[in-house]
Amino acid sequence: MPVKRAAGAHEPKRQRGHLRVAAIMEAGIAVFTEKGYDAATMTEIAARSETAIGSLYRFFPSKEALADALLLRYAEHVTGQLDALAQRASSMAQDKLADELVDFMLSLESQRGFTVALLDARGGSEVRRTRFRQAAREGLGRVLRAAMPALPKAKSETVAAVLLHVLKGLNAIDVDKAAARRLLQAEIRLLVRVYLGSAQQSAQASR
Amino acid sequence: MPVKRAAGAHEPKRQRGHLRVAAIMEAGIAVFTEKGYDAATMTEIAARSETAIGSLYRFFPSKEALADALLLRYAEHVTGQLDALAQRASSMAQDKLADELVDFMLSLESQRGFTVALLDARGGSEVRRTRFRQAAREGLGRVLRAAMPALPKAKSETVAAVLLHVLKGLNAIDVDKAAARRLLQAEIRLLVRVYLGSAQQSAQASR
Amino acid sequence: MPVKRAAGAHEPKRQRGHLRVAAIMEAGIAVFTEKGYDAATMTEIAARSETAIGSLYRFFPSKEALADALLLRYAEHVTGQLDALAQRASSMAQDKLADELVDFMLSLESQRGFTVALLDARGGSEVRRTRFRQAAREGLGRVLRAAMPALPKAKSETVAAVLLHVLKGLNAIDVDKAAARRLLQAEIRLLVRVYLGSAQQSAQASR
Amino acid sequence: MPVKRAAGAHEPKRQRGHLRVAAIMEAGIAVFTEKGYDAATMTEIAARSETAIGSLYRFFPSKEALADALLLRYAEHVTGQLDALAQRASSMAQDKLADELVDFMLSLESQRGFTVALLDARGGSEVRRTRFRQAAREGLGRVLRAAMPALPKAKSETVAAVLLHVLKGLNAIDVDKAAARRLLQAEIRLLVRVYLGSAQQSAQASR
DNA sequence: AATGAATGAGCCTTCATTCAT
DNA sequence: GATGAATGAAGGCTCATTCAT
Repeated sequence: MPVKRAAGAHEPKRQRGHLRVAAIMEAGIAVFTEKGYDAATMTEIAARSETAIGSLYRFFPSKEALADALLLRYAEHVTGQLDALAQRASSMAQDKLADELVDFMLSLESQRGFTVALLDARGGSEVRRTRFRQAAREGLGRVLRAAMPALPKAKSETVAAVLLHVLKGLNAIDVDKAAARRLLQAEIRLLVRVYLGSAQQSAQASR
Repeated sequence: MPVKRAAGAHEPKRQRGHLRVAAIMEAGIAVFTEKGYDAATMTEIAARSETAIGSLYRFFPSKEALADALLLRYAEHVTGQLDALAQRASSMAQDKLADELVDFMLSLESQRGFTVALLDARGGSEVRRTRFRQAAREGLGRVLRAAMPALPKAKSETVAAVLLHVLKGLNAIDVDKAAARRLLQAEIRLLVRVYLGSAQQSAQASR
Repeated sequence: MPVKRAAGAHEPKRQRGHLRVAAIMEAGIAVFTEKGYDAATMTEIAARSETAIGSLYRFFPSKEALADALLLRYAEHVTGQLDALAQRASSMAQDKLADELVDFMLSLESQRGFTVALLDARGGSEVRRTRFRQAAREGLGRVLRAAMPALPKAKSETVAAVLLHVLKGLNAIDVDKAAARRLLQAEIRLLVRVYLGSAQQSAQASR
Repeated sequence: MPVKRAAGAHEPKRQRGHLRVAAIMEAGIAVFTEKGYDAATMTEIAARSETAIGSLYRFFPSKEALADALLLRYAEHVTGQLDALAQRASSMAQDKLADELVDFMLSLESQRGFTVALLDARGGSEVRRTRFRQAAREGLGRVLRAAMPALPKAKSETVAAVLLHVLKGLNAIDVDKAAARRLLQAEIRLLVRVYLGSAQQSAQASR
């Protein structure tokens, strides 16, 4: 296709740009996770992604902009996953849903520390964090309402916020030994089931 | 009274010193909470406590020493409160215990963000954070074992870690409106009750 | 010429970098000499070389690194000169050798005070100073052994250390008037001749 | 004696003052020697002499004043010793004189580093150092003229300056092993003899 | 558009000196 | 006079960001 060809003249550049951006974001996640937002340096992120510091700043005009972009992409990933889960949730046994939520959270384990680095840490825009949490809570709220149609919207938002916090414990709670970590995760899995059960009950009762 | 006089001769100094230290610690909590450990500056802490930077360093020889002192004091407070609670816990209805735990955590509200700033954040000694968490978990574990003698020690440790995380949600979860905050806290109160009930059951079952 | 052009593309940078480094080193020598290692400030060295403080640190990552580099360069210069002298020393009358040593030392006059600032002073790495002295002594030892093959190695090392000290007097001894300085230098020249003669004699005697 | 008694009312204070000053000076020598002028801190000197910092400043109004006082006392000691030597020098064999000079210098060994710390180091008043050197040179000059009446005054000053420098090598030259140090000192002893001999000759020749 | 050298504000910390008690 | 807490200027060093090439 001529169109393709014609575009091709610039496509490689864009392609390269995309690769560059991807490399930067990957490096950004790694460095922010390892060092935390403040201790991370733009120089190191540039070096790890084999990008000139000037180029890094062309794509992300500030450290904060990079963090924002990272968080946005993460939010989109989380939202997407939760929405997919929401579609299946209506026809799902409650304990199954609990397990899926736990497993989904565990699948984000690689992001462990990243969340803390960019969300819980002070410094940097309050906006950034608020927006992210909002997205996650809303996504989780949609899952809950799909699974429990009886749940009023207001209640679902509160439950989502609490549930999200509980789930974050899966990756955020520090334990020294691997065995302890497994116990902990099992315990949280249990708690999520119990909590969902309790929420369901109260939803039906308030009907 | 000569005694009073004699004491008075040096009391002012000590008095002033104590006030100074108190002012610094208060300012430290405020600034660490607002900015996080890394972004907090000793200069600002000095300014807020109306202390010359040199004086600040006389009392706390490094930024880390200040954070440590803050955390230590906080840990002692928490441990003390939990131990007091443990003594009353054995003769307490379970829902009452849940409420007391929630109320205790809410009483720490003034420390909101502080925990995150100094504990969850990167930066500063890993040791500091680990030690604090250990203390809090152990204190909570003692409360649990007092309330549920049937709970095996290992299980109590896991439950304590999870329960602590849940309770932290009371202060840590960000909500925009006061009404939402009240709902949230009520929800967590409920969850704590449910969780304690579930733990109790499993403890008796495993007997 | 394309070659020239191609080279020109990067040459300016390198060129500038070299000039920058040279300016910094010159300023470093000046400031260290005037103030001594401890009292010298990186800020002043930066200012004198018209370098931004950040740039100074790009080239020399610490005050000590700068001092080390300065000393290393000086050591190489001294060693090189002494080795050149060693080659000519075997076919040289003894008084001629004495004169050459004295003249060589006087040629370092511009370094007056520098030696003291970085070598004799406290502060900064012990290693740095030790290494430099070792190099100078060994270089002078090689000159001596070339000139007096009968001199045992051990003896030559001792003589080198003493001779070096004597020669340092040429630049290190403070005198108020220019005339006094000339007298002093003539006196040391005499002493060096006498000392070399004495060393020669003892070398031949111990044969 | 009533006079003594009357004075006694204040004497203890003065006595205490003297002790205090002596303790401070001792501590000052120790700390300057160990750390060098710049790195030495008034606080440490106060602590080592068990003096309140405020009291230290009452006796010595600045760090430099303390260094000056130390140097002055040292200069007086050196001058006194040299003058005593001068009195015996006229009836002394030349080699004996050389030995006495060397031994005297070695007796100052405990001051090793002190000299460097306060004299050779840059920083602090140029005046201080100049004055000290002048005193030492003049003292040594008197010894020389006593021993060699034929030596013209101008010549004696030059020789004194050079000889002083040579003698300083006894304590100032850094060597790694004790054996090397002994060899070095023997070598310098030899050199001093040779030099004195040479000076004597030239003095008699120029008669 | 890419590059990376250059910039300089700002951080943590030290220490000579002062002065209220 | 004695004391030592208080002061704040200044030092070494880092790093986000810019801009000439």
